[in-house]
Order: sequence, then C-alpha cells, then structure tokens
Amino acid sequence: MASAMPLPAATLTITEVAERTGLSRDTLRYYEKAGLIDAVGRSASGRRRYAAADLDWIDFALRLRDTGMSIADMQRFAELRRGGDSTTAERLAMLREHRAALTRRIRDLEANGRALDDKIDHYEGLLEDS
Amino acid sequence: MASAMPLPAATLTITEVAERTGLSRDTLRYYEKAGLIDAVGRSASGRRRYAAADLDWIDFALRLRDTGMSIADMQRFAELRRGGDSTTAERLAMLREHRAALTRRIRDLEANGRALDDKIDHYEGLLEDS
DNA sequence: GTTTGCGGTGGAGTGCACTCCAACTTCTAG
DNA sequence: CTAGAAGTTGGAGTGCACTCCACCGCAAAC
Repeated sequence: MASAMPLPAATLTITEVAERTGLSRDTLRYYEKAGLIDAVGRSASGRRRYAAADLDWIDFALRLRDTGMSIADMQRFAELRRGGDSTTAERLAMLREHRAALTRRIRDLEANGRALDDKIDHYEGLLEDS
Repeated sequence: MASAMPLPAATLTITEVAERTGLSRDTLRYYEKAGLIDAVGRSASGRRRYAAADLDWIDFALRLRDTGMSIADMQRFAELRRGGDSTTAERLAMLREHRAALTRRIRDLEANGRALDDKIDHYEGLLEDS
C-alpha cells in the first residue's frame, strides 16, 4: 500500500491532535492563525492534516507555554524557526534566557513552598492543642 | 510624642505598602474590595492605615498568589480566616492541597527544564558545526 | 440521497487579574 | 491661604489567552 503520495501517510486530523495534546480544536486553530504553529498541510478539501513534524513542534511549543512563555514570545520563536538556519544563534539565545528565567522561577517556588510548609506546621500545632 | 492613640503607632500609608510589596495602590484597593485583605484600619479622614498584622497577611497572600492560587481561592481562604478558630482545619486542608499542587507544579517545571536543556544542547551542536 | 457530523472561516464573547479614570476630599509645604 | 500632592470611591477599560458562535462545505454511514 505504500506509494508516492503527497502527504507522508500518517497524518492526524485536528480532533486527533486535540486529543493527543490536550489543546482544544479552537486553540489549535488559534495558534495557527497567530503564526505560532506553521501552516499545517491540508487535504484536497482544505482540512488540516497534521504531520509528525507538526506534532513535535507543538509538543515543544507546549513546553515553552507551560514554563511561562507568552504567546508573543512563542510567535517570535516560531518566526525565527521559519527564518531557517541563519536564526539558530538567536533562537539559542531565546532558549537560554527562557531557561534562566525558569530556573529562577523554580527557585522562587521552592522558597515559597518552604514558607507554605512552615505555615502548615503552624496550623498543625494549633490543631493538636485543641 | 507617644500617647494612647487608637492606632498602634507604626502604621503605613497605601503608597508605603505598595512600595514594600511591589503591588500597585490600585491592586491593594482591589484586593481589599474583593475581600482578599481584611478591611484595613482608617485614619480619622478615612485614609487607609496598614498595621503590621495587615502586612504579614499581605505577604502570605502574595506567596499564595505567586504559587498560582486564584483570587477566588484566596478569597475563600481570607473568608475562613475571618471565621476564626473554628475554620482552622479547613484552612489547613486548603494549604495542604495547595502545597501538593505546588509540588507537582515544580516537578513538571523541572521536567520541562530538562527538555529545554536538551533543546539547548541540540542548538549548541548546530552552531559548533557551522 | 439524505442525515449526521466533522471541519472550515471570520468575528464576537469570556474570565481573570488587574489598571485606569473622574470627581471629590484632605493633607502638607511654602 | 493656596498650590499641589496624596488619598477616597464607584465604575469603566485593558491585555492576555483562549472560547464560542453562526454559517457554510464536505464526508461518511445508512
């Protein structure tokens, strides 16, 4: 059955991608419209057909999002990606900066976690005395 | 000059609290209006006078906020506080749950951080070969 | 072939957490 | 006493990241 087709056999519909990523179909379309996901391949009738490369990029973009990168910055990164090899250094710089911010964020969260633990200890003490 | 005044000597104006906490004056008023900060003492002419206890609570509320607690949940916690000792167990339960969520969040961020590191390594490899 | 339903588009609407504004009062410095 | 800075309130406006809607075309199942 394998033959020379325009699309590389295994592509997913928007609903399948939504299920795999946890994003809604609307959000997938919104991301694409925003230039955050490169234009996805279409079937003859104009329906989105997500390829493996699309899924890899979406997964990575979600890591950026989940670590607090704004849509605007993700757009910037996606734009650099479309710019090809000449933008590698700039993309690396963005990632390094984002990584550093993430490290600081984790450190702050851990400090706040310790303060929370103290407060929890305090409340536990109150309950024992009652 | 020390005398028997209704307010315990050392109180701060809204601008001073804004400077100390990094919140804007508008945000401090918004939090109070939302019931997130208990009604703050007022001067004879109706101006807010923040006492030490107010500052302590604001500091703690900011830790809740910075660790991702919603305004709605912070309102709930503040309401329990106003409910007095009988709400201690419920407040403790909220804090424990929030702490558990924070632990999960930190774990996820660390995993994403490792993925970011891998991506950064990849980009560094690309740059060396050029 | 028609019903059911998935997918497309453009654009409007939502929820959250602020942020700004207008109109007014009060405090402080000169 | 007066100018200007700082404070008050209620309510409107903002930015972000979605989320929903109406209406249309195409597809798949019966």
